[in-house]
Amino acid sequence: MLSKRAKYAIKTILYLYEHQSPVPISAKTISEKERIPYKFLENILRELKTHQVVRSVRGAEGGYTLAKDPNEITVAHLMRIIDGPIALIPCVSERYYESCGECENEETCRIRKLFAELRTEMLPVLEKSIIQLAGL
Amino acid sequence: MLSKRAKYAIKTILYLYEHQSPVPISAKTISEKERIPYKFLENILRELKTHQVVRSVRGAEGGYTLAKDPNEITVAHLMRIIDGPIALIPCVSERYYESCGECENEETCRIRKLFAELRTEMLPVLEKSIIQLAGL
DNA sequence: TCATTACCCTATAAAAATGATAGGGTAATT
DNA sequence: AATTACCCTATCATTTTTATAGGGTAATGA
Repeated sequence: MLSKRAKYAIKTILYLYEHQSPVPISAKTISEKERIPYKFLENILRELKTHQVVRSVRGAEGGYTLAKDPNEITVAHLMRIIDGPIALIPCVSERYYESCGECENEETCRIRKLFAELRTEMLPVLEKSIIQLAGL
Repeated sequence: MLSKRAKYAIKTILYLYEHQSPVPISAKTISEKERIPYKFLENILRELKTHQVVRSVRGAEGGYTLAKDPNEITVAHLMRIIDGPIALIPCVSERYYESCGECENEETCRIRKLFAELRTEMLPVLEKSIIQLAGL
């Protein structure tokens, strides 16, 4: 399941993309418009900033803007930052690999093969950029 | 993420499929061979029995057998029984639909569209039967 | 400068989900 | 009748999820 955090992150980035302007957008505005608990959102925004998805400007009239070309911000990227692996079992994750510690031979594990295939099918869908998402 | 319960269920069904015989297989045997905590397995087997995936025979020499044609037992089926929806957000689930209670219009929600598409891509992979899984 | 607005950071906590464990009851076979 | 195995309910420890609280820091505009 997609966590609420990740969903909020996607909504936030979508909001920033669709309200681009020279003036940054405040967390308060996003919180109200997207109905995301303010303090929770702050936390998500910090994580997005750490991963250089957004940029922040302090002070009155401060707020957030996208930190990179929206073509380069994908849903998969956001999910990985917030929730971790896309794959449904850790032993087929590229970036968050962990052994499941159960099967004797990972190379021949059939459950692993199935979920590797699943991941392969999932990725192209989730690698849509925020622009593509906005266009749906 | 796939729960351990669901993974155990898949392993159990795979084991039953690959050790088919007139004699049923005991929970104890499955527990030992697949290294699944016995009482946890009992619980999973009960759920599988309720959903008529396995059949049980009581008494000494009792145990479990598949309750239906292995062609008809799919991984998706097992996941739905044990974990619930395949979809990553409940509002695009066919069998476990729930409103997310957030978006104003489900028909136009773009996050929903994306995850509906994701589900569409995931299903064919997960609808492989236990026979196909065994053949991987 | 000072009040305001907004970002930054740490800690805490309620609620739900996950992964079991315990203990005894019931049924069927040898 | 003893054994073996399935059936059922309750409990529980851990982790994850979803926040909330409270205060600190920085920058803008009047």
